[in-house]
Amino acid sequence: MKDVTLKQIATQLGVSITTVSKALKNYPDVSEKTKNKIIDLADKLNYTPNSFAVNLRTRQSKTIGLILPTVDYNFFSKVFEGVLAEAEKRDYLVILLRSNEKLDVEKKQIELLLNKRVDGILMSLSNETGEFEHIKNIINNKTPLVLFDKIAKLINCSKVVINDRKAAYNAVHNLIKKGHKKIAHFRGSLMPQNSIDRFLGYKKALEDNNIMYDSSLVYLCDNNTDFEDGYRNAQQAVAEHPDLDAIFAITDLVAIGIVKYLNDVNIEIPKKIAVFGFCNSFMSEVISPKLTTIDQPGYKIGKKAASILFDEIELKKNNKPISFQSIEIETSIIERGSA
Amino acid sequence: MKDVTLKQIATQLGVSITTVSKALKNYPDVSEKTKNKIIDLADKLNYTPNSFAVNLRTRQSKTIGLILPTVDYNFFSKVFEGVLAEAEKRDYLVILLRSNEKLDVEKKQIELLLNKRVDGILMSLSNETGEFEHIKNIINNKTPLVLFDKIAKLINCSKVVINDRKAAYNAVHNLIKKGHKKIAHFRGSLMPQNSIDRFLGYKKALEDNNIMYDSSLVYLCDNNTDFEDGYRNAQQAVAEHPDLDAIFAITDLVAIGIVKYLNDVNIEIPKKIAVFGFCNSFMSEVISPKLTTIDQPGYKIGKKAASILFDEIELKKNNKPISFQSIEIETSIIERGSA
DNA sequence: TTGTAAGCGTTATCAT
DNA sequence: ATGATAACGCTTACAA
Repeated sequence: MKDVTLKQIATQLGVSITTVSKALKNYPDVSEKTKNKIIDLADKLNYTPNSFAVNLRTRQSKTIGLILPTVDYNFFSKVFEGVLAEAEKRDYLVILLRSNEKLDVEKKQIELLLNKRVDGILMSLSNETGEFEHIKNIINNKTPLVLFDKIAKLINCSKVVINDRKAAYNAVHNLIKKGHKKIAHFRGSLMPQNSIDRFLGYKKALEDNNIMYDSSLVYLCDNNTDFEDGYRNAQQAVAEHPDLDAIFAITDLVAIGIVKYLNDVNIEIPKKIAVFGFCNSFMSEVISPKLTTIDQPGYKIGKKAASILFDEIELKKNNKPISFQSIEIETSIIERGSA
Repeated sequence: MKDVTLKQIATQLGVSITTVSKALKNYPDVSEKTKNKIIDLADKLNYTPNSFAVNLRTRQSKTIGLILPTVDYNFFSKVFEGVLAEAEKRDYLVILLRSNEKLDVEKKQIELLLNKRVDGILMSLSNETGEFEHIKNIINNKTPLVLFDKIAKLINCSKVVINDRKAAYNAVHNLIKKGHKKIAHFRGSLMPQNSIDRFLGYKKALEDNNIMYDSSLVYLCDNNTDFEDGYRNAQQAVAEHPDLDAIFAITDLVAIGIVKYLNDVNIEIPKKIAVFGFCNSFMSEVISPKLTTIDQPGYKIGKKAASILFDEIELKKNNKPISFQSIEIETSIIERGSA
């Protein structure tokens, strides 16, 4: 009653395994009659190809790996949904792993995925990732790789990102246009390119508007506890800069921590201090005041990254050359109550 | 430079494939000398077993499937983390799928997973799932299955749940103790057992405290848009029942929608209306007032479910009989500002 | 149109 | 201690 094989169908029907295989895969060189006979029996026996054997034979697993730094918050969930949407179209399965922002976890997971011989890997780097040997392993292994969101420019592969610098620039510019002058930036960890770029965008917007950059207005959020980082730093920033009138946060979660603190001590948002987030996560609609933020379209990013990956997998399969793409997904400002 | 096989190592060293295989797997019947020789070369060539071949031979994929109804919110992310924790211990990989609360998606995904020949399946039912043929397929297939959170009692397999009825009872009892008398329940979809159980817990708590059950105080949230469901129903409930003094919500997200609405129309929480959530998601700490809720330990649930699944996989492998377990994970009341 | 046979890379049984 | 050989279930070039 279990594990029907081509062989069983073949012997039961008195034909060869080859014929069964061909019939089931709709090869042209099988007569209608035998083909139907075979298909009928296969249906009846509930035949499904043994994917292990198919994998071995075709050297494909029809599976990709997705390594996310974290899976809790809105953005990466959306990315995952986007990836899934593309994967489903192609009957691909997705193995999901989370590095927890740790370099050594990331290394181990790449190894696991490579040993599993997934057809391709999609990943966003951990905050700790400052060396790239393990990533180059993927490339040496000839496994297609697409990096997204937290990438490293040094790695030679396709990438899907937003223009973090421009988005941050726009956010801060928007703040300045509204009359804010003393604008703090709660930045992310030092490694990831997007954290750096957002910082640079902040700085550039100040410069372009003749506001002197003041490094004491930059606070670091790198405990992977975004919400608390925001809360704690807001406390400190308010104490250190009584005339602070706006904060541009690296991410919504940090911004929400800020909002929480300001609410707790009854500092009016945005009247006294404006708060600008980054991500447009679900939660930004839920808090009071609602968060003004940058929309970072996770679903789109995941979808695009996956689509590129599948294209590369296809090219590789056909021994065609692959030329890497670097895609920039558009972001936009979502104006709500907090700024 | 790629895809080193046992054969290559064997010919290069002038030994048989068998010996290489044995040496690499630390069989006792290989001399130290040859063993070392083989291990050294394997290391040097960076040999990794071809998992496709291993799968085919051992009939194991070292992979499990996890089907979640949705992946956005806190609870299921936590479940996933718990599953991952157990999987890592055993060098298992996890294929993650989300049914999106749709029965037909769920069916298709089970098929995919079964065709992929995963070693086991972990799942939480979609809200639409009221028939179980597709689930029974898993069992007929002899693939170990553990259901968690949204389960169906009719399915004969191991289960990991919380006592939804008791938890809901405690929540409502807590509300009554605090003097609330007109308590609405914003319930979930009709299918899932946990939705039913929470409703029953609510009803029972009323009865035990001599409060007449009033079906007009029960509102349905089944649009899979929990937050908006909460908001909209709160609006309606307040309009229909001016003397409403508490709401027990099926889930935090619904509760947050309620809080949002009450804040918007300046109804004091919990003074005028108390709000009780369910889940203890991250967000319940973020809103104002903070949410009083039931802690539903997702990480623990995922971990336990996975651990049972791996045990069953092991038993099956050794042809030992499996006896199904039904585990109840403890919940607790988290008192915060909203009730 | 159908079938034979080789091969994918392992593991496991049985000889030597 | 080592190796020959079959088997896992499929795909595919080649023959008939």
